[in-house]
Amino acid sequence: MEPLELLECSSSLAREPLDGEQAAGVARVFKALGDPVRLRILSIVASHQGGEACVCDLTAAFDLSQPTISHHLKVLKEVGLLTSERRASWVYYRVVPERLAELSALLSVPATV
Amino acid sequence: MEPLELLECSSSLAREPLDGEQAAGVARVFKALGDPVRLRILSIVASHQGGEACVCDLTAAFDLSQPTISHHLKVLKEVGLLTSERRASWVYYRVVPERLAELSALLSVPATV
DNA sequence: CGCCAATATCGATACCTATCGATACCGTGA
DNA sequence: TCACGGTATCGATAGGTATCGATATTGGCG
Repeated sequence: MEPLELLECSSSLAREPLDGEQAAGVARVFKALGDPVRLRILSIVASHQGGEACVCDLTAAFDLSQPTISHHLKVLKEVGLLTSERRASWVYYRVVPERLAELSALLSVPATV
Repeated sequence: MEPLELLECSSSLAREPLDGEQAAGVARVFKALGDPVRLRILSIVASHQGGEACVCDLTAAFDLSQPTISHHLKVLKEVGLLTSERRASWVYYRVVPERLAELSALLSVPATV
């Protein structure tokens, strides 16, 4: 739904000012991270056995309705932080490490210039 | 207003699931980054001559009212991403590199386990 | 073929927030 | 001390979103 590269090639926020379009793309991803439930979902999936978790694992981990968890999974998937795969009746989610790495690089500050 | 350490000592989201309190703290910071204007402010300040920019530099860079820029600066400051210093009539903002580094570390994925 | 369990979508609602104009605050210089 | 320019705060408003219950969808199984 969207190319994986948030910025063409540069890495850091401090390199040069983001233009409006770049900022809008990056902001979408950070906005997805800006919710405690989604952060916990991400960390549960990332640290889960085998690097994946099914929706039932996640609904069990929260005191929230199943539609709410499904909504958060959709948000994380839309910004490229998660992928999903259906196997039998269950849907398994995995993190996209390249996406996290992109964000990590964006925030890594080269020693104060 | 808040200790700088988002997590006690661990580094990565994938290490182990965040608890609710940790997630809430981290989410506040990512939420601040989840707005295109704030991302651009941050990148303008970070890449500005001398590592600092005054409010007048920022209001000039956007087609937004001065109170709106001031609001965004307050949000970034409240989550520890910016500091400010008044000199004469002007207020200068700087990024807090440690804060960016924390987030960067949080998102850095150890090779798929 | 029809039922059941797992997941996704829909519609409604209460809360949050980005934005503005108006105004208050605060150094500086006359 | 007063006026002025730079910045912050306030109050209002329009649009966004997290959450829910109800319902649709999908695949396995008897």
